[in-house]
Amino acid sequence: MPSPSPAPFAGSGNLAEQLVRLTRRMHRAQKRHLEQLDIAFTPAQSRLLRIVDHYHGTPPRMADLAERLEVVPRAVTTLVDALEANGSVRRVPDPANRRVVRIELTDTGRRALRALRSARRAAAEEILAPLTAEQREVFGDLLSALVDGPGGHH
Amino acid sequence: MPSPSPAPFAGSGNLAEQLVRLTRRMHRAQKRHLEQLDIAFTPAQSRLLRIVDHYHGTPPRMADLAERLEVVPRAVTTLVDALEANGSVRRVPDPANRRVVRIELTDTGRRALRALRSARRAAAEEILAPLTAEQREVFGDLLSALVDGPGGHH
DNA sequence: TATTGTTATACTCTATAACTATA
DNA sequence: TATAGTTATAGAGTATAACAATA
Repeated sequence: MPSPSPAPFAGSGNLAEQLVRLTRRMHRAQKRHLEQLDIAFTPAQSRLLRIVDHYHGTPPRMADLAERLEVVPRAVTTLVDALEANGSVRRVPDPANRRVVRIELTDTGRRALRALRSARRAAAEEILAPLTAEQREVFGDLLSALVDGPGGHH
Repeated sequence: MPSPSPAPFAGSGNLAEQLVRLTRRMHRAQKRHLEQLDIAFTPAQSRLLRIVDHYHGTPPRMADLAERLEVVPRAVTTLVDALEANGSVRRVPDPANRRVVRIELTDTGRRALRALRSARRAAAEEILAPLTAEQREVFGDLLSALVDGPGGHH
């Protein structure tokens, strides 16, 4: 057993705490930058919009979005309602299966995505400020390994 | 410029997304482990309890807890209400300044903390499973640098 | 009968604003 | 007047359960 384990607060005892704090700061920073651009999307709406944008092939179904967001289908309805109300996306019935609804980006949505991206980048820059370029790269790689790792695909 | 930067999704464009997903997974894992121990604390209640436990000197005031949690004072009232209702914590008026309320841990609260710690550790173990021991250490160090860095003390 | 998305409902977390009781 | 905590209210995010339409 080589583990010295010195600090009482060290190790993973903190993981949840640190993740919560970082996530909240990131959201606050994004909100601040979005306000400067005079647009208002909530973090969950931003995530959904981005997923729609990066989706390959035919536009995603509600169920696809639920899976990508890692939320229950009901949660997607609320988000799409709001995004459809402000004109960022469009619900398109699938002729091949009349139960499914596909979510398409509108031109308005595409414009919003550009603003969202710039706010996201500015916020990330703030959050990552304490790290050097090499540290950021390492951090990003580890984060990706965690997110895409076991448990990442349900 | 040696950076190949191949993937369109690489870099920090993802930071918020990854943090949100990791945080949610961590919370779900903690909830699962807590249920096995037949106790139910919400993530925010757990955080508060832990802060009270690790507080140095006299027990923290509500305002101290708000600062540590990085939330507005109003949010602390709700959390302390719930923790006081289940007997984990006690509101103690400060005789030196009758406006301030200090929050003390009860024996029940100390028992709960032990269960919370074990659930937290088990959850962290799950989340960090994709990483080697060395990677976990690096990740923890970078996370700490970010959380304790600029902006970390308001 | 199984699947897709919805309506109805509820809970957690947190914010802003106004108020109370101190100091 | 300034400070500490509260009551009142609201909105974001998400869950469970029951249901309608369709397959």
